[in-house]
Amino acid sequence: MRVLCVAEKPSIARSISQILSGGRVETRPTQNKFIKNFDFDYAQTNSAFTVTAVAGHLLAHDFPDAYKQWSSCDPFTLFDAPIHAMVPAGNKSIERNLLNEARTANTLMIWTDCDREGENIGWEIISVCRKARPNIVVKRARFSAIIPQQIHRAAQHPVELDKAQADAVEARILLDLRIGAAFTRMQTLTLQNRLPQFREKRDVVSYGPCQFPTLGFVVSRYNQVKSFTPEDFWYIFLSLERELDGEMKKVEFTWRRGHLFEEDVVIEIYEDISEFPRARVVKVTKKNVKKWKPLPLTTVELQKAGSRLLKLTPKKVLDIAEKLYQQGFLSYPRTETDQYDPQFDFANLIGKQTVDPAWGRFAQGLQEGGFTSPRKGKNNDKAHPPIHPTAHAGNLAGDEKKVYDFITRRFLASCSKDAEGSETVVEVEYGEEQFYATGLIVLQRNYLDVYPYEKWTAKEIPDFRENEEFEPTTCEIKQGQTTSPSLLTEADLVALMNKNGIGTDATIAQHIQTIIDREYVIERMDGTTKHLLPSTLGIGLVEGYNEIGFDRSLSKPQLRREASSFIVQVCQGEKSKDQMLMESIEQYREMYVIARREFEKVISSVRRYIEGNRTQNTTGGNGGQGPGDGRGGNDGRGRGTNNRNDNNDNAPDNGSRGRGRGAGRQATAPSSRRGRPPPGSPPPEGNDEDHPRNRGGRAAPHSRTGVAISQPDVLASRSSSSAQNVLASSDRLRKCKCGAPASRRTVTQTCARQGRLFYECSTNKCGFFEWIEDEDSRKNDGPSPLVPAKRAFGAEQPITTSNILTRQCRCKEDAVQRTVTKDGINKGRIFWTCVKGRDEGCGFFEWEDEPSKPAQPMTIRTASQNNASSSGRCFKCDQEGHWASACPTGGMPNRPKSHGASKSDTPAAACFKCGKPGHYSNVCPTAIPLRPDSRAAVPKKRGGTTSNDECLRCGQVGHYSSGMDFHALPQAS
DNA sequence: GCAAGGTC
Repeated sequence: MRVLCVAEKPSIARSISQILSGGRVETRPTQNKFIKNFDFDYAQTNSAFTVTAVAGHLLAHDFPDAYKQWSSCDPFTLFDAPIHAMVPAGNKSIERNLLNEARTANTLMIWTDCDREGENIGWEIISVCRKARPNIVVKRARFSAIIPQQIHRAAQHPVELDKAQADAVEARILLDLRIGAAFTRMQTLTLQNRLPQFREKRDVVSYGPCQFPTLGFVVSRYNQVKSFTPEDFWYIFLSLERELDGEMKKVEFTWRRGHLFEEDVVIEIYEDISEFPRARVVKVTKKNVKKWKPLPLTTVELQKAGSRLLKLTPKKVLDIAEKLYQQGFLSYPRTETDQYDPQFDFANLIGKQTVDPAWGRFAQGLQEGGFTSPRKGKNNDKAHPPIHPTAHAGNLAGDEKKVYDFITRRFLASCSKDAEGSETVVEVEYGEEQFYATGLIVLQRNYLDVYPYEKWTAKEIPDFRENEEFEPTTCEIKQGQTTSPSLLTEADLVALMNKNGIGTDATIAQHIQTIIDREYVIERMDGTTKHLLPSTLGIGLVEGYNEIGFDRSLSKPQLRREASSFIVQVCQGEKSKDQMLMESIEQYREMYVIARREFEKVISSVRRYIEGNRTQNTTGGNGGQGPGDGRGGNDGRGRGTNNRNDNNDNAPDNGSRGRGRGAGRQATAPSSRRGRPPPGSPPPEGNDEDHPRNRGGRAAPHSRTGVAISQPDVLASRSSSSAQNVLASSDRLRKCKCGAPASRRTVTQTCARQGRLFYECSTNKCGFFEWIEDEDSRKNDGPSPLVPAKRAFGAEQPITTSNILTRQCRCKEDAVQRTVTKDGINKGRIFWTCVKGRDEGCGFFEWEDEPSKPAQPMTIRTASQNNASSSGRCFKCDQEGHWASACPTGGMPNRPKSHGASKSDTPAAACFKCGKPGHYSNVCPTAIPLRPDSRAAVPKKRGGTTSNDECLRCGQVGHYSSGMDFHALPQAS
């Protein structure tokens, strides 16, 4: 019997021939220079084997000539035009070889990769071979690594090809072609027709169902960076010098509250604890801790690690892994699987690594009892195992060695044990405030010995006894500032695309390259890190389509996710290929009609960005200086500059940066508040009696001058927002109802108002509140330092607040954005909801990637109605009319708040703050109230700060607007 | 001149 085996690629044909023949193989050339035929007898099945290959897909799909010319038809007709499948010219030699070999074969055995595309390529091979021998018997060899055990098993136990998977891929091919061609031609031709820049350059302005969501991610992050406003915060820092092993060691204690955004509150707390001379050790805990070994390696993790640890681009890493796979050193490198099969042969593979000079001894250790089964991830593509070394490679160099080393070390690490350590936590009470310090001793490094990409640093801490008291060496207020998110890196984008199902392991890197090639996105080096930012064309397109307002946005991942889920349905036989195609084409056809009808919006958006750029360039825009030149102004509260190079500890002249609240007070910056300057600090200057260092003891409890402000050890924002740290002179005169200068603050919550500035009473007495509208729009004026020029059209284009779309809920408030975190088809999808939360709000709910609905009157909901929303959709079943908690399919019980709750959905689970069951952490009676209640936590003896004020966001009394928890929806973050 | 997915 003669068996013709056809692999997906020449390298696999060679490898399986070597394995099955035991090296006794004859090689014949074909007309294709890459493809060889390998002949040998396979005694195990008493057959004559010929092994050959194709090179990926054998067939190409295209429209007939009447539709190929762009001017020959309306692009709309491409939704219905015939599509031919043919062997393209470049593959004719491969086709001829298959026809020749099939004529004399009894059996055709398909050896393509075991995934959907492999099944489809298999059918392409069958369709060609049957032309030469219609009744040839067809079998499918199933394998997931090029190792003898698997290859022999596949050859001796072939299965049937999965037609449903091949059909699903066929549907995807046809759909992508129709959508891509129709939208690309329409938008390219229209833009060329209407805008001279496109007529001159004649570049294709392509649309693709993966390209546009990828671009959407870049634009979205860019807008987040652009609209970010840094916010100052303050915290109390405590330290103690104590002897450890004969040396003085500085123990730094962290404030349990973390940091607070209300400076006044921190000062009051600081002054309160100033009344106490000593701190007390409340508890000393020692426990064994583990640092978990890494999960088995997937393609996406490999690409991310390659970018972050090895400094190789995702595409480069994948190219190298592919080459090493073809050489037999690695398993298949394109896999989503992060769990091993229970029968996986670890011993054999570990044994192959014992010869390596770098990690051979570690591998031996695994053989001699150190082996522990790898952790089990949550993903399994059922086609391939996690990426692992299949042979030892001793002669690699350069980037290939870097990639091979990483994969092998990762594999050995995953077969080792978690690292083990002993952690000490010293909890301290100082006044009514709590602090803690931690120490760590690493007991067993285990996997860390072979995995240098992770660190676990020991931190020694001197002995402390419970109930002992000590006088802190330092107690001071330090200041920091929230930092902007970064623009996307390639690794970030890979992760986002993977999470949202855009592209495959093999194509994600290519899609990124495409939007760069199309000049929708520009790469920019920031030091050694490469960031991606949208071009003016990229932003113009995305925002233009957003203005059209589709049911499902073209630049969001939802559409592609749906397509993927349709493909899975076809694979599982739940839907036929034709049915899936019909439904999907109809959906896109409707979108096309809307896009064509309203394309004027895209044109004006693109024109606005591109020509706005040019205008700025020719009218002498300041070339990206940004609005932040006025650094060093005064905010009216005497805080002084915001220069983070200042450092009190090192600055002998402390007078330039103090708070200066008291009239004529010189600012102070001692590190100790009780006349106990830290070693090396300069002698006190001046004669200020209120200076705490000069009062020979403690600071006056109610004085606001004896406060040390250390400049931040938290880095500043990279964005151009320093202008908002500077007050215009008129701002200094703004007074609240009680006559005091008003404080200027910034909304920091992630909501539609994020970044907006407002005034409020600086003493929190009169409840004064006012938005700073003019300032808000002013800060967005002027050219941006971030928007790059596209195609030399000009310099940069400002982003205005009008570009950041917001929606209003039925209370006529700006709605807030949330993201679905629950697993399911909507995971990761963004929605708008009422700022007041589910229980108190109007029930407003809209998906971000769907158009805003006409305003509906707000209805007052009773408590019994609180689980339903007329416009919202349930997260669980996606039906309207009820929330997930009341879902008839099995909703979750209500939770008081979403944040900080334990993972369990029932209050029977332990609170994570106090460890007791019966309540969630956000209502924990024992835990220290964190930010939402920070003002209320201040002793009320001074009467200024209780939580009797109205919340800025919902108008209710009893909590502050800063408490996101009061407004959050369950299951979202 | 168009897509996404294979591979060379």
